[in-house]
Amino acid sequence: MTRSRAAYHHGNLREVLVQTGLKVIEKHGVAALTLREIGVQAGVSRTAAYRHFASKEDLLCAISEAGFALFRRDMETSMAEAPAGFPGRLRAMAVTYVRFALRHRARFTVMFDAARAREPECETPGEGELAFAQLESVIRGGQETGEVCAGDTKLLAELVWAHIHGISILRLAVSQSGELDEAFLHRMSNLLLVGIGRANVPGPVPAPVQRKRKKP
Amino acid sequence: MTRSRAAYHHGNLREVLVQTGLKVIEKHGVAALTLREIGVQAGVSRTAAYRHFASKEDLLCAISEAGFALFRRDMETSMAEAPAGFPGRLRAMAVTYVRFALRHRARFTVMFDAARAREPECETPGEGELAFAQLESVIRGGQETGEVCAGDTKLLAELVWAHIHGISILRLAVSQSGELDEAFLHRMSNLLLVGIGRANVPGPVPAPVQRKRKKP
DNA sequence: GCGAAATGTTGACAGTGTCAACACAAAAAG
DNA sequence: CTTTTTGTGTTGACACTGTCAACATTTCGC
Repeated sequence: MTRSRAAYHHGNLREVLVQTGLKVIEKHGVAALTLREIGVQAGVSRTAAYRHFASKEDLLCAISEAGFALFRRDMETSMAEAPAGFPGRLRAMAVTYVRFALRHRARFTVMFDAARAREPECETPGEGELAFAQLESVIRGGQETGEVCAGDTKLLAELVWAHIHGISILRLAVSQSGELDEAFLHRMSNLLLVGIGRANVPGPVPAPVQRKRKKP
Repeated sequence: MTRSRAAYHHGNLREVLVQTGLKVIEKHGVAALTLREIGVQAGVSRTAAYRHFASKEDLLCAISEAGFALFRRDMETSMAEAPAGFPGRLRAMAVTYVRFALRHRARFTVMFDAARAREPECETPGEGELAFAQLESVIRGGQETGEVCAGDTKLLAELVWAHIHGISILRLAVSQSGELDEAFLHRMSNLLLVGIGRANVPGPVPAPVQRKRKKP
């Protein structure tokens, strides 16, 4: 059967369900996302989703994936519009990341919550991995021009990702509807740029942090 | 009436419920936390919790708070055992943070999930804020010895916190039961130490990241 | 056209959070 | 010491949820 362009009973319901779910989440939060409500909003009955998804969990994963796709698109346009050099690219990426989190709060949360729950399956790269690859390539670019310290690119990218992600979460928890103030972003970018700069040579691993005093 | 030491009908049930909840979460995950189950585990009936908590949400907040208390204790002992200087203190803090997240996965997750949901009330500092204050004081110490760039201490602490938190989350998502490998921790600490070091002077805020190319 | 598969609907069930009504113990009031 | 009031735990009930089996309808392969 052809899946392309509105056909069959309802049309391509799967996509509609995902989009409807996203809308519900953004409007009333994840807690309000119920299969019944999705059905009503999509003009379809409660259990219709079970012909396209194995469970509610599965639907949430799909919603998460759709979120990541949007996220990656944002990332890509931001990359295209960013100033040429490495610092500009990294900065643009970071800003886009945090801004996305603040603009699409519920969506952002669901994205990572669902991604966390989905370990066993998921052989395909997935939109999330693709976005990460983008960051990795930026870092690699910096390494090639000598603006980033040499070493395991993936590890460095992980660190940078973690930093930006942590910032986003914190920002989400703190500022309610806040736009981003430039001073904050500047500081964040600087920490990154300096932190992974040439100066940060691996060097010998220092003595592991252990208890230096005796237990009483 | 006296609340101290096992008295009354059951003893001090409130504490028991929180601890039971923690156990259930650690054993079977957050999804398995049901008021009924807590009741059974605590030898009490399903709705007993409603004499001590307004709702399940409220109980979760209490569990989160208890988690933060444990977290802060870990932090404090780690501080006490850390080498004296600023780098050693910061490193110890970061390691303790990430290690806590990996050792108490479910607990850690619940801690921050519940903290996020609890905005309106919560006038008291809360264990989480206390832990943050500890980090802040470490940073301030670094600033006083000149090992950390001058500037808004709270902002810097936020950045550092976000970094460590992001790392923890990522580590949680990636490694299943993994212990921490020293190379990774070393890199993480270095990024922090160098990133917030003297070199990172605030300087003039650069032109905000904007679209540099025209739209086609 | 026809059987088979895909897709959507209804009824039902176990499990959940929550509340009102009740039962009892402990403290307070007399 | 008795009575009253408050704190604490239990039971019954309700609306709501995710999920499945059984049924209805549409589309596809032949």
